[in-house]
Amino acid sequence: MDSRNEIINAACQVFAKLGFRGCTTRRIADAAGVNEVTIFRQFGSKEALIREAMKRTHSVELTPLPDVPSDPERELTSWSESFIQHLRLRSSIIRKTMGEMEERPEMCESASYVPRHASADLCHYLTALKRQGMAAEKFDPKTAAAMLMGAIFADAMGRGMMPEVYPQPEEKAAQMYTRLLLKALGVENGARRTTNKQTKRAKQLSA
Amino acid sequence: MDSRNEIINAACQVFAKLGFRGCTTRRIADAAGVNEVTIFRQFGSKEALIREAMKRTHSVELTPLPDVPSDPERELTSWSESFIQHLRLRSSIIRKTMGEMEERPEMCESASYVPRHASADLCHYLTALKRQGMAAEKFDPKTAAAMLMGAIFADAMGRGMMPEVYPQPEEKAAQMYTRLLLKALGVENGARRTTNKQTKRAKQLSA
DNA sequence: TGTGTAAGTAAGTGACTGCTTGCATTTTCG
DNA sequence: CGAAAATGCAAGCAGTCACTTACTTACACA
Repeated sequence: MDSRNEIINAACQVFAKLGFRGCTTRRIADAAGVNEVTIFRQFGSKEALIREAMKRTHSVELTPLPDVPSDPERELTSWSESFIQHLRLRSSIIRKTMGEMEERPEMCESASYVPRHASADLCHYLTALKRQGMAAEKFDPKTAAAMLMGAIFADAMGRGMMPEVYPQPEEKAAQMYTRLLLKALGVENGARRTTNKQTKRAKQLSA
Repeated sequence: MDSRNEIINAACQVFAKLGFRGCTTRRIADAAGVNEVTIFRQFGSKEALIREAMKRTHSVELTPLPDVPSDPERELTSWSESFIQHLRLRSSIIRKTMGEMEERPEMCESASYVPRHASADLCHYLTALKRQGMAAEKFDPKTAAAMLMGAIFADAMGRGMMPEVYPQPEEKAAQMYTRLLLKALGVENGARRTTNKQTKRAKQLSA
């Protein structure tokens, strides 16, 4: 059963480089150090193999956001960082999968698992922020979530192609997007300015 | 010379559906209502045809932003709307092109023409906003530009796959992202609150 | 020692790929 | 009209694709 794993890993690598049409069973077999027939004996068809390989790469758990926000900047920044890291590690596969959306919608189904849940988690957190009075500005949680996730997604997908378009340094990007979003929501920087009106009101409400 | 145009248009359509590997010369010929040999007589090779087709689809001029901002919300919103519309019309082709980045970097070169210039224009505009004192908050123009463009890009690419993740209605999305960004920058909504401190200072500085 | 299972090897299937050739037909234009 | 250019048509080329078949080898366990 070791060859099965080797094959799946190889399939992921070759798919990330060449997409569905490009990852031929011969190339996968070579990359796995395995005979081509073994692939068909183990998985039946190329499609079944790729389906299994995609299931594996896309089933990941994200850093959770707390149900009750306490330090929004810290909590959101670390969430953003784990999200951008997740996307960067898989940027090749994600680009390929998105490119083959129309042709192979089932594959997209599994690929959209992570962003769907990330969006729901983030929306939930932002709504809690609002409810607790920690945000001075009115805002639509879904729009705010889409904005942060969109910025992170575009950075992870596009920086390799156009590095001059994205903020420097790369490792701080998630933090910078997060801070900008918090400003838009009117969320104070917890650590520093604690004498502010909104923050006082927030503390009253959350207490 | 009419067939040349038909072929290029057909190539764009087939490429948008199936990517480089999937858009065979036979399929393109069928879509163009033309004999396959005509393609080779006109363009020499499939690669040359696709190169020409990509050149055509990606050479577009964007709605310009004024050099001197006067009504940021109006100006930025209409820019965002034209940008998101541009991306939506080409979302299939863009997804395919991005998926084939590693394999065909020259194609990405031409595809990145529009976003590169959009980013430069937007940065320039945001810097002018700042210089004129129209923004109450400190911010990095490149981060802000990447955030707005990223949100718009992700919306244009992903809404078809996960509509529930993005704000409703679709036609207002660009406006909503733009407003959220302006809040982050501390840019007042010109039409309404004009009695505010920052706005007064902004007017003094810009005068 | 014998048996079952997973793997390798070699060959081949029909369908499709980009691209070419030779020749007949249509269109264009002086 | 008549020559030249552009197109269509039919066939074929060598290569690749996913997948199959028939047979051999290697190892596990009883």
